[in-house]
Amino acid sequence: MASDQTRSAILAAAERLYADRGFGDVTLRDIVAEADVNLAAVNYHFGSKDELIAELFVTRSIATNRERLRELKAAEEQGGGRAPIEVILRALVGPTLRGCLGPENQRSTAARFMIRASIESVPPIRRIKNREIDHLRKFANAMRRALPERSDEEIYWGLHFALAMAHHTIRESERLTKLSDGRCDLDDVDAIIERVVSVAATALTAGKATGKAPARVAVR
Amino acid sequence: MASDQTRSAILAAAERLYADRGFGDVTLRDIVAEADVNLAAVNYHFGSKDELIAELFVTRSIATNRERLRELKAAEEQGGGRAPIEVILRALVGPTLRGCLGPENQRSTAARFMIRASIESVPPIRRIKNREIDHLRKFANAMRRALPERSDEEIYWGLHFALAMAHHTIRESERLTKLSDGRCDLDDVDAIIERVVSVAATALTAGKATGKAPARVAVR
DNA sequence: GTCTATAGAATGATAGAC
DNA sequence: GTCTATCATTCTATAGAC
Repeated sequence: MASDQTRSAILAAAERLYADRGFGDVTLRDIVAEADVNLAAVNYHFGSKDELIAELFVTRSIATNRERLRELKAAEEQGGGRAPIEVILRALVGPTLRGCLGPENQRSTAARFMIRASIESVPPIRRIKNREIDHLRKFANAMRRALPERSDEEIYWGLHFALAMAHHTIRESERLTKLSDGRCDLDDVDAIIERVVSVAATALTAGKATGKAPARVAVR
Repeated sequence: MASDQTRSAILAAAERLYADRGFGDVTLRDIVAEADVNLAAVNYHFGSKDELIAELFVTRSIATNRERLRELKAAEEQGGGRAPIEVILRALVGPTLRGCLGPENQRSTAARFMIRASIESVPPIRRIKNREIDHLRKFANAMRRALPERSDEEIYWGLHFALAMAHHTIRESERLTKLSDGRCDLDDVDAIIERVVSVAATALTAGKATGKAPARVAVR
């Protein structure tokens, strides 16, 4: 059907333009010109500009989340229902970081689109991210099984900080390169993943397992 | 002068509306209606919608950065040109977190505006953040003085991760509250600051001071 | 210098013909 | 399923009043 062709052409053109120029600077007219379809076709196939953006984002998100859960499940099965905390954290941040950073990926349209989505965070994308909580809860549960002596509060802060480092590295990779004058290698994705995993794991396991916040430093 | 009155009314109305409803949903017409001024007054005083947003953001940013530097300078003077790493990190993330989180601050217009700016990151705000590098470099230098045995690469990653945890906590405070079912207390700002400082300091000081990345965990 | 009234260009959305 | 024509709304720009 010509329908599918038009639909796909719109999706491909939109992803490319959004990746290159961001959501704010790309109009529906830019997209239909790039895809060589009629203006009204966008609203016919997607309903609105926001729903087009949402469709692009969910497609990529689902792929990442599927890979995350695949790695988590494999690790827990191998460990008889309990995986080391580092492996769980690696399953959490690895797929996201591999999907956005790296010398080849950086140039792929999909990767640049996801970086853009991470930076600009327009309403349709925020709405989808807000539905991610159930997905994250599975990782919190796995982390609880890995560190049964840790309080829930500590588990959630560890999960939160792991995501913080991963997403902020994606969002601010350019700034970090500039700030460090190239000393921080943003192309070595595996090293970045291990760095994030290592810091998050240390935060979760260091100190006494009292379930309380880390002791405050006396200096002031 | 009536000038200042109009200008101030626009700024106040804009900050309030942006804080409440975000940048995407508030039009210049909404702002001038709220401020009870003419539409063209916005362009007269600020040039464009983007410059109005930029002015609101720089005002708040300058205040935060000034406080950051004040704390950093005080700490280094007290330590004879060298401050403990925890105090430097506290000067880096403390003012930002105190300005956005906390039970009273959360309801202040300025705080809600800065949270909004952190979440939505529209072009005029991104442009200003990109000029922050020189400011951050001062903290990198102080960190180098505190940890002379650490490589530059480690210093920059530590700085980067500290900012990651602080900003992500501001951006995703609502999600963390939901995810943790209220177990993570987002109102206790001091505890959050110490938590971020503690994790970042541990990441910077743990392990051998070889200047290399932390050893990779063997499990896979 | 400060502000008002108004026009212009561009955008997302839609109704209705084919 | 596709397209033309058109709508309402948006930001921006300017001419001229005070």
